[in-house]
Amino acid sequence: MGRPPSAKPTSFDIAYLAGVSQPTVSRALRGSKSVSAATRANIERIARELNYTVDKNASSLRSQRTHTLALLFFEDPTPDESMINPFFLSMLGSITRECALRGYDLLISFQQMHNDWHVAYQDSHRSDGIILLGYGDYQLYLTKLEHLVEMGTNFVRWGSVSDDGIGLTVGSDNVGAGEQAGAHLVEIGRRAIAFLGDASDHAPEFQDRYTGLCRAMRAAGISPDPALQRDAVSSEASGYAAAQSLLAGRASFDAIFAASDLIAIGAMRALAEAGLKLPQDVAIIGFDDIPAATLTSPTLTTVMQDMKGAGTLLVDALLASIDGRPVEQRVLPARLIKRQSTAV
Amino acid sequence: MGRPPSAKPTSFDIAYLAGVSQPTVSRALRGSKSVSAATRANIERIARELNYTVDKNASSLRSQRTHTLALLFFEDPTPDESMINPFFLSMLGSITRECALRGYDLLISFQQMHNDWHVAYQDSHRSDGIILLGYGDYQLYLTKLEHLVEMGTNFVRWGSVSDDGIGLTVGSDNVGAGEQAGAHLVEIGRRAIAFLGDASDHAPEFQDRYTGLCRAMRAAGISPDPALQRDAVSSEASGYAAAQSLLAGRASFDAIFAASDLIAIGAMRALAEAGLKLPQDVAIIGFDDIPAATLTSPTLTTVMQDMKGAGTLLVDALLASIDGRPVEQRVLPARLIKRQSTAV
DNA sequence: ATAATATGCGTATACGTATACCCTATGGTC
DNA sequence: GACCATAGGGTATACGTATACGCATATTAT
Repeated sequence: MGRPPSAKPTSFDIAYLAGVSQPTVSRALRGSKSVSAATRANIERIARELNYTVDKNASSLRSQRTHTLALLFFEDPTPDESMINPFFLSMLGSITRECALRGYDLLISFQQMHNDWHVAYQDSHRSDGIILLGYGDYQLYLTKLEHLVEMGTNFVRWGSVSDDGIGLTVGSDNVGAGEQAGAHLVEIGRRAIAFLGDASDHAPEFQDRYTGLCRAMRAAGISPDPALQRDAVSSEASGYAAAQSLLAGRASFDAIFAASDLIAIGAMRALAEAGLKLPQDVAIIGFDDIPAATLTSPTLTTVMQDMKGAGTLLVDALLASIDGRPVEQRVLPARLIKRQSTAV
Repeated sequence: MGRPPSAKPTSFDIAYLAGVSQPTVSRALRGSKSVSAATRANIERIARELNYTVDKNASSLRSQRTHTLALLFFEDPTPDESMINPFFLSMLGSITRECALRGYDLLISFQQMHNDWHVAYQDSHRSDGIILLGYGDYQLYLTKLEHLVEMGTNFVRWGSVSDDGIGLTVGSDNVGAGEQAGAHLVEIGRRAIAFLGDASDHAPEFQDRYTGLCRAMRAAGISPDPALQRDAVSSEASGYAAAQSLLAGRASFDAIFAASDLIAIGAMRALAEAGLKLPQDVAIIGFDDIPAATLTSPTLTTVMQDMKGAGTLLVDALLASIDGRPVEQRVLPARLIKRQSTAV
């Protein structure tokens, strides 16, 4: 049981000083109940004095648990590679916070993963599980998700809940949010409501928002006009183009519900350039409540998602899945933030 | 040399199939030149067929190199914990990209670290080095930096280059950028130029920008008026307050140079509420070129920093330091982006 | 031809921790 | 007082890789 203290302290050094064996040190520090209170206290004291920290690699190697999660972004490739959807960024904060709270480290990557990103983080024992974020081309990565399931990888993703049943999903109540937006527009007297955002199953979340809008319109006795829907991905440029296309169309409209704030902001620019007055001529609602939504003129009415709750729920669900605990799909409520763009 | 293939393949499995010893597999996959081309090719083929990946923990434990960097944020605590300075976020993209390119993983944390964050990532062998980002209270963490140096921890930080000589710093040419901004304001005929941003040594970057502004003014024969400087931290609220204080002061001004875009945006709101016309009554320049700078009205003239270069340089410098290669402090050029807020 | 190198690879072992298993002393049970 | 359970902690070993060393065989120098 010899061996004097050396450079970076190990559990052996502590054991030596405490007059016990190395395994006892390990047990004491990990809270095993087969160590007496006195011994534990002594070991903890020495550990503190030596500034001892458990070697993450050795610990992970032995226990096969890394206490690390990986966060992967799937985004449409943007011209500027360093651009990240502001919406996801605000989620980042709550995820890191939640991980820290649970004693987990967080690995992060924005890379457009090649074919075997699934291998990269789980098989090589870098992380215990994966969080997937992204608006990216949805169909394209479904097969990869299936692969993940097949390999027994633990993962959760943010998106449209219960869309395909692959793995675990956490998301906002997009349909409900769409209904709120639609109801508000109807309430302020709008009847020809356009929707900007992909309504196909390539973007389930956008589709859900459109579904909610339509539901609200029908509840008010309005029948949604398909001619007033335009595809758009979540970017200002795409919103600008979609709004121009709408303006060029024959169908008139007095309101727009955009599937994201970036789309809305692009659309507002197109409308302003066309000489339309907001919100008098066209009321507009966005989605996400990004910081810029308060800077536009008029300020943008939008749907705020519960970012803090999202981070918590994602990490929560993933850890449950890792620990083999049962876990239910959960949907987060969203809230309509009324600003000038719908104030008439 | 026995042992048949098992569940998750290890280097032993490959060795068994290739008819060589485990160390040879390790050597082959790591590119050692003491393995024949034929043997190497065979081993690589088998590894591919088995979907083999090196176990990160075992590898790190043995080699004492994690091939992982840690990114830590120091921010002023904000009411909303999940808010992150948009400026740093745009750097995040280029850092992750650079890490991936070099084969490094990236650990991330936004936590207001307690007293011993320095220990947390290096001593426990989670990462080979640390990248520090933040506008936070500068003096407050100087002692911690010294501690890092003392412990032999590898780290780089973003900030004002050559301010204190502690560790390695990468940053923009803040003085030069301040000069550009000042020169531009002088060029459009402004002479009473106010500065919003802490000019003390609590915020060396802001101080540098102020220094540059003063230098440009003096070059034009204008003597900077200390009464036109107001402290502000990088937030909209702080900028708003600073501008109000300025308006309440007796000294008149026809231009503002704000130390960050968030400050500028807050100031613009205060000016607009005071009934001033931008840029006719007051021209304004920000710093950072955050996305919102194009959304304000008028759109905001600002200084764009080289984010991509920043990420590359930070990672570059850190890796050099880790590898014991010599590394020089480097400064990145910044560029003035002229928009409506200075268009007269 | 013989000694000196180099090439290619096997043997042994270390990295630091966590856990299965075993042993000893104590206390309680009848 | 023999018997068994329990607490407390030691012994041995595994996790999967990387590297120091040694030992053949092949190559070159002399």
